[in-house]
Amino acid sequence: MQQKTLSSNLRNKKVVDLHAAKVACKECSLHQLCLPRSINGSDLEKLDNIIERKKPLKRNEHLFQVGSSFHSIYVVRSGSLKTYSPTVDGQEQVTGFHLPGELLGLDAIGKGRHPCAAKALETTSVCEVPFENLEGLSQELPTLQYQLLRLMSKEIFDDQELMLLLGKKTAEARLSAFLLSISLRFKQRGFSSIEFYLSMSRNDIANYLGLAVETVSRMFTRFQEDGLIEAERKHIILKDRENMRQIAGMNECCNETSAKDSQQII
Amino acid sequence: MQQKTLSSNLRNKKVVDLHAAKVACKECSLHQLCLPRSINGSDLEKLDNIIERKKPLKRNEHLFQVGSSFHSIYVVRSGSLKTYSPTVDGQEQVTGFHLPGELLGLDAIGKGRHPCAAKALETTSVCEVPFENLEGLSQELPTLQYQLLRLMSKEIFDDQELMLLLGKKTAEARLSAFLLSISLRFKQRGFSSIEFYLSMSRNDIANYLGLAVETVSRMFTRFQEDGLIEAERKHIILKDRENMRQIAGMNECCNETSAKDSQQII
DNA sequence: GTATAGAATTGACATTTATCAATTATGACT
DNA sequence: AGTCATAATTGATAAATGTCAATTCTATAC
Repeated sequence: MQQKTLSSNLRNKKVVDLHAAKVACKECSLHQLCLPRSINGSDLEKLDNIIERKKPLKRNEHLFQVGSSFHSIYVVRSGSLKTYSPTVDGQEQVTGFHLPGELLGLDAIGKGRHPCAAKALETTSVCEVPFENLEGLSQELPTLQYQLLRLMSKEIFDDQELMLLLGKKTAEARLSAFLLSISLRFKQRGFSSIEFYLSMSRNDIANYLGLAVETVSRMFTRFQEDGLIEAERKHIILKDRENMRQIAGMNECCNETSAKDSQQII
Repeated sequence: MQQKTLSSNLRNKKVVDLHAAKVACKECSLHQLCLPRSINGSDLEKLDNIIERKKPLKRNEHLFQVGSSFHSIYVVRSGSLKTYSPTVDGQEQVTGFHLPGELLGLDAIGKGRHPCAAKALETTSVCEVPFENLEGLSQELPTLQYQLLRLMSKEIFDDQELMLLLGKKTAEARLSAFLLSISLRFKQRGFSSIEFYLSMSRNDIANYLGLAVETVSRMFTRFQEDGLIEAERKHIILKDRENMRQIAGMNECCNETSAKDSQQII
C-alpha cells in the first residue's frame, strides 16, 4: 500500500540496503523478539554465523513451493506471508499467516519436503536458518535445542486451538478469534494491538477460517454495526475487545497474559 | 466388548502380567514400531534405561489431567486413549485419539503443562519417557534428537490435515477421512486395515470431527446403505476404500504409501 | 434373568452458512 | 485521469447440519 510514489520506492530501497548490510542478529531490529533471553553473547555469535539473510520478496512471490525440498526454516523480519497447500479439487487451503518474528517451515522437517507453499502478502523480508547447521549447533547449545522443541510444541498447541475453532465455533466466533489473535501477535511485536492493517484479503481470511468470503464480509459488517470494530477494508480498529473475547468463546489460556512469550524465535 | 466371560478376564490378566514383567524395549512387542531403525544396540540400551513402564490404565482413567505439569511424553503400548481439552462452556473438545505405537504429550513441551487431558478408552498400557532424560540423551544421540524433531513436525503436519478437514469438508468427507485414518494407523501396527473395532464412542467421534452425534450416526447409516462399510456398533468393516478416498477428497499425500513410516516412536 | 442407565439411532424441524447473482469499490496500469 | 481486473459487499435462495424429542439397543449391575 505504500509503493505508488517515489518516496515509497526509496523506502523499498532501504529494505534492500538492510539486506546488503548483512546486519548481525545483535543489531537486528527484531533482536529482542527474535532471540531467547537465555542465549548469551558468544552463543549468539555462533547462531548469527549460520543465519542467512535473503533478498526481500515482493507481493505474491513465493518463499518456497509445495513439495520443494526442505533445508531451512525461516523467520519473518518484516512484512507477512501466508502458507497454503493445494487440495484435491485444485483449490488452495490457507494454513496460516506469518507476521514479523514468526516462523515458517517447521512442518517440513518430518518428510524433508514442504507440505505447503509460502507466499508473500506484501513486500517481505525473512531470515533463513539452514536446518542442518541449526541441528548441529543445537548439539552444542542445549538451550537452543530446547527452544526449538518449545517452538514446535507451541505450534502443535496453536494448531489444536485452531482445530477447536474450525470444528466447534460459529462464523462470528471464528472471525472474532481471528482478529484477537492478530491483535495479540501485533502486540507481542510492539505494534498497536487495537489498530492495524490486515495484509491478507477477505478471501484468505475466509479460506483460513473455513468460511465463504461472503460470510466473512457479512461478519465484518455486523461487527461494525454492533460497535465491536471499525473497519475500512484492511484497516481495522478494535473497539471492544472484552466483548469480542466473549463472542470468540475464549478461555483464559488464550488471553494476552498467558501467551506473552510465545513464538520467540530460535 | 470381550470381558463378559472368564476367558476374557484371563486375557485382561495377561496384560497386567505383561506389565509386571517389565519387558525391555528390545523384547517389547512394539519394538519395530517403537524404535527407529537408525538406533543401534548400545544406543538402544541407553534409551531403554530411561523408559519407565507404568501400571495399565482402566477404561476412563486419566493418564494426565489438563494443566498438570509436564515431565514425560508417553507411548501407547496397548489399548487406546483420547486427548481432550475443556472449552469455555464446560464442554470438552476431543483433540485426538492415540492408538498403540503412537505418542502423547508433545504439545506440553512449550508451556511445561499439559494443555489437554488424556483418558483411556479401554484398558491401556503406556511407556513413560521422562523428558529431561530424553533431552539429555538426545545431546548424546543426534539421531534421537532428529527423530524427536521429526515426530513433532509430523504432528504439526497432521494437525494441518485435520484443520483442512474441519474447515472445508462435508460431514461425509470427515467421517470417511476419519475411518481411513484409523484404518491406516491399524495397518501400520500390523493389524487389519479393513476390519477393526473403534474404541471410541460415536460421541467422541462427533466431537473430534466437529459434528453432532446425530450427524455421525446418520453418516454411518448412509455409508452402510451405500455399501461403503459394514458397521455393527464399534465393529467396522471397510468394503470400498477406493470410493471412500474419493468421498474423503484425499490427495495423494494421505494415501497408504506415503504415510507408511509415520508416528515411529522415539 | 431383569432392571437400568447410557449409547446409538431415527424423525421432524430450525438455524446457520454456502451458493448464486448482481452491484459497488479499489488498486494497478496505461 | 480513465480503464480494467479484482476484491468486497449485499441480497435472495438453497443446502447442510444442528437441535429437540422419541425410541431402540447395549452393557452393566443386581
